[in-house]
Amino acid sequence: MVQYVTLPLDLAFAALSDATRRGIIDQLGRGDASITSLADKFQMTLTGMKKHVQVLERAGLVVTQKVGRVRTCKLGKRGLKAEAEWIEAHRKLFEARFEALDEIISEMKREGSDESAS
Amino acid sequence: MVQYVTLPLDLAFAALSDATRRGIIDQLGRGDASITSLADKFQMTLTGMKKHVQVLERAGLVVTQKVGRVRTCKLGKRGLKAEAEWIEAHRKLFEARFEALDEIISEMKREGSDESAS
DNA sequence: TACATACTGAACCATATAGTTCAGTGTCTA
DNA sequence: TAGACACTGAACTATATGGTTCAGTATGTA
Repeated sequence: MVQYVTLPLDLAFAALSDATRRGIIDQLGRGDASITSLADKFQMTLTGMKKHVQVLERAGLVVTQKVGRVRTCKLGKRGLKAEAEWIEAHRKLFEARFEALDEIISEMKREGSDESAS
Repeated sequence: MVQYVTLPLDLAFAALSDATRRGIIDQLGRGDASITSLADKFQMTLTGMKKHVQVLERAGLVVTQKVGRVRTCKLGKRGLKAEAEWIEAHRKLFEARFEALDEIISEMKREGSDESAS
């Protein structure tokens, strides 16, 4: 039995799993932006954009600050360090597995045998 | 207007957003495994585990092969390259933003001003 | 003061996730 | 051949996501 409970990674990866949100990060990398300007750029209602920003904020990837009537969004200081580390560590696992040559053999065997992928 | 449509990244990040699934990848890094053995290790029904494996499979992170009555799961050849690249590229964006010193200033200003994070 | 702007919140919708149970089907093995 | 084993699929539950509309509230501006 193994127990995995890594909430911060959950939130960050979930935030990154949406193309619009990845686009928002992209955009904020080119400069801070208001909710309205983001909503325009991604052709979405204000409310819809606000939700995306909230998801990014919960994940710590974006921070926002309201001045007057404008809420400005910027990239969070948290960054993507933890995610990069997880990915890099596991990328090694993947590669290690493929250096085992039985992999290549079973790969060849798999061509034209069964496969009943639901 | 910006259009982002990156399905493979969507699927992979979504697959990685669940701690159990990250655990499965972890586990498969230590050796191939059947659905049953994974279900045991993560204290979950067979059906539940099958669903997780399907999510990983759709994302290309895991491949499975049924031999006799046993379906064996292993890490997919696809790996985490695309995800690593996205993360690394954007990590730079985050860091670049923080080298701008107005960042530090506004960071200081933010302490004890508004904040109405819904 | 009146109007426009920028956001906020509630409510709703369709679909997906994460999990379950239960009832199979197909494959070993004694 | 009879059981047991490993998976599969359908159905159901509760909750989350990604989006909308509509009705506010607060702020800036003419």
